[in-house]
Amino acid sequence: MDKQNHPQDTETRILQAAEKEFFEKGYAGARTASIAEAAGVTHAMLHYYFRTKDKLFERIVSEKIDALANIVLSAIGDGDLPLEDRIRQGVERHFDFISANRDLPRFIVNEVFAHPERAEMLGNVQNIAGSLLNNLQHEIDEYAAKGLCRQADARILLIDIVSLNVFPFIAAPIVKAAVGNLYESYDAFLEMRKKENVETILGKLKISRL
Amino acid sequence: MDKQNHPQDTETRILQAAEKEFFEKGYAGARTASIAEAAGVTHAMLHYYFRTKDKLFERIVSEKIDALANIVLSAIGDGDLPLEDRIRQGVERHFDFISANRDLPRFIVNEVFAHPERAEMLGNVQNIAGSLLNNLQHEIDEYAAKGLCRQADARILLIDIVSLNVFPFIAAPIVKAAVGNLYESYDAFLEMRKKENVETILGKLKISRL
DNA sequence: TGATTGATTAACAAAATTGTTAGTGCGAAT
DNA sequence: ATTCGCACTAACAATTTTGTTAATCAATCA
Repeated sequence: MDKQNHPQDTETRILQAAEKEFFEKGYAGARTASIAEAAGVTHAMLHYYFRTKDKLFERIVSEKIDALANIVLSAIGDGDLPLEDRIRQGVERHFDFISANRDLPRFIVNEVFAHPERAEMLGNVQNIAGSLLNNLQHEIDEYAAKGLCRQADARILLIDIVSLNVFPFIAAPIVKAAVGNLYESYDAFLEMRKKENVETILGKLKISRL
Repeated sequence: MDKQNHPQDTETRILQAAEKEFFEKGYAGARTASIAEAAGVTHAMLHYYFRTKDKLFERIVSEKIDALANIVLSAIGDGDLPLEDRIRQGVERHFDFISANRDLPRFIVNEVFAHPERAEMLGNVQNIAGSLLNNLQHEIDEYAAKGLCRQADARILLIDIVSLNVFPFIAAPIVKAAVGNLYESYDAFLEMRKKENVETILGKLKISRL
């Protein structure tokens, strides 16, 4: 019908194309021309809406950092489940979030390496994580006092969780090549991995019993 | 003394500068001019010795893939130690290797993402890893049959090891910001981490006992 | 209607980056 | 000593990539 005047449309199309391009190729590898082409607009439009490649990039970055704060919040989990269930739920939610944003970890890691000052932008995220850790630590302490689980440092546990969950995504092509045909699909492998990681974490907490 | 004729010298200086630049910024982010400057030569020399940025890059890549094959070999570990010790040794060697090549994991991950066909270049590495896994699996099977350890899939164990060991390096600036002042230095944290990872892996294998 | 506004385009300009070339100087071999 | 080859430089050329501008087009509104 109308040949133009889809302002919202083109802007979001550019944003979507840009997210894809930046995620896949990083800031340096991304080309504004490719982004424009993928969005189906002339590359002048990209400058019209976002002025520079840099500003467009910043826009994507801040959006994604917000998204990150959410998963951390959601990992706090439902009110007063028993410890084991909350951990199970937290690990699975974290895994699922990454699974739904597979390029995000690599992107964050690379961009924080490229601009270490951006580690501070994650400060907000880390504050949330901090109170989450406090809660968790208290709970572990209680359980341990009652002899219901092993004593453990919640921060270490968190690093274990993130390490285990992030790796199959951040190193996807390599792991894919390595596991090869052992699973009917990479997603099947990931499903296995999610369960395995939950068990690994719970295993670290479990009291050895007869 | 002599103003020129340091052919070996300049070539290796370019290689060293290139490795650093490529590792830090990736292929796309690296600038041949920066490499030349860091090496203390005119950027024409870079083309003189390596013709193109691409060829220089390939050179670095293949060198590093060789280095990688070695660590995998060395992870096979000393002949006939008991299972626990071999695993301990394998995990620690892997950790130490990454520690001595801190940018390597990020580099490999990024470049394999950028050129998935390069996953095949790792085929060699994976063959070696394959036979290592076979050995390990047999040993685990024997131990498990005797009730000396839990039954486990060696491949899963390997993924656990790599996940846990790689993360504190690939996400260094983030983890650094997160652990903050809890450790006197990041290296102290890493030392703790190495031990913890060994225990985590051994813990997965351990028979729960009274 | 006709003036205004915002979206859009094509062509262009500027900057950055890679790659080349012609020539210089030094040392070694004949 | 002259020639030859190699390392090297400086200037330049080519290409790629980002950013700009002037003109167009369609819708809206006065």
